[in-house]
Amino acid sequence: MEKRSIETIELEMAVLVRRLTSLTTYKKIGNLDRAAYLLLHQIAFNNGTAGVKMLSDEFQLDISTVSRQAAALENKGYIIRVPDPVDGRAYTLQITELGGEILDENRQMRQEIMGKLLVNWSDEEGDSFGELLRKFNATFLEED
Amino acid sequence: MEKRSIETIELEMAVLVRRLTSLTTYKKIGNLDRAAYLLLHQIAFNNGTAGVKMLSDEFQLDISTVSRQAAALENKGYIIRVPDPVDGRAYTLQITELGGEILDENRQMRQEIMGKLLVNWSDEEGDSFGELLRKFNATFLEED
DNA sequence: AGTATATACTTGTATTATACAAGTGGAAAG
DNA sequence: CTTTCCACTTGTATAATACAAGTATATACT
Repeated sequence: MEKRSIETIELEMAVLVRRLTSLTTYKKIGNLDRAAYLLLHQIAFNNGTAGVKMLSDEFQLDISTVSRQAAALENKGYIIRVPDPVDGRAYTLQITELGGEILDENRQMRQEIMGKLLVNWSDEEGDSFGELLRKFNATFLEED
Repeated sequence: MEKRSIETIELEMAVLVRRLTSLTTYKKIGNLDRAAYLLLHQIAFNNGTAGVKMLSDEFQLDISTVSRQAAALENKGYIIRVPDPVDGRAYTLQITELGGEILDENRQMRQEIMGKLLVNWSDEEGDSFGELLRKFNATFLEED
């Protein structure tokens, strides 16, 4: 990789976080803020097999942070905590029907926003950008 | 742009913010946290022509937020506030020599981190990713 | 000219997402 | 059967943010 590319990526990443943060953090989209959205997505993705510990590992967040976020989701009725039958300390988090609806609704809203931003992009650019983002995110995981 | 690309980008963006936030927000790199780094960069970039208002517009942050961040930078001696000669309410923010050194030092550290993450990427991927990020960030600005 | 409104900035206060530390109760290992 | 480890919760502190109120200057409108 050329130095120039690294310079560009480094700077644009810093800018991007700023933009995305102001887009999604202090203005929650629908019923879910960014953290709750991601957590709910991941709980749905893992489909009842993930507990607080596993999710905090996946997101590289402190377990206490995820514990609180999960409690918030449970309060709203979007997930339930199911005691692990073999390990009395652990729970698995399962998305409820309501949680699934909320997640879909939110995902759709976010996709609409993204779609509007990308309205003038070509198919090739969009495809390429998506794949590179996916690869970049995957790269983080390898590092830890 | 195809629906599938939008779906991918939407999800990967959410994940990316999580990753970058945990990388840069609660663990400041060197002497500067992410907000301070970006602000200092932008002050250097605008080279003594930007005030708090202009910067808060550029970052889509509340003016009070930028005011505090600028005050923090000033306290550390990284910038100085120069009264605008024609408008008694306004200041322009100028980077000091020390500020410039700190910025360079920080930028280099960040580039090293980014370089390590991207170590296995090809020149083409890196180039393409950088350009797409730049384009994406530019897209945000058009929208406002 | 004088008053009303708008603007650039600062400061006060509240919220939110996070980390770290301490506590609880169960699991695993010696 | 005791010690250590682990999953999770709860207490507390911090940082970045927004919103609201305040100050001083600038601009616009009689």
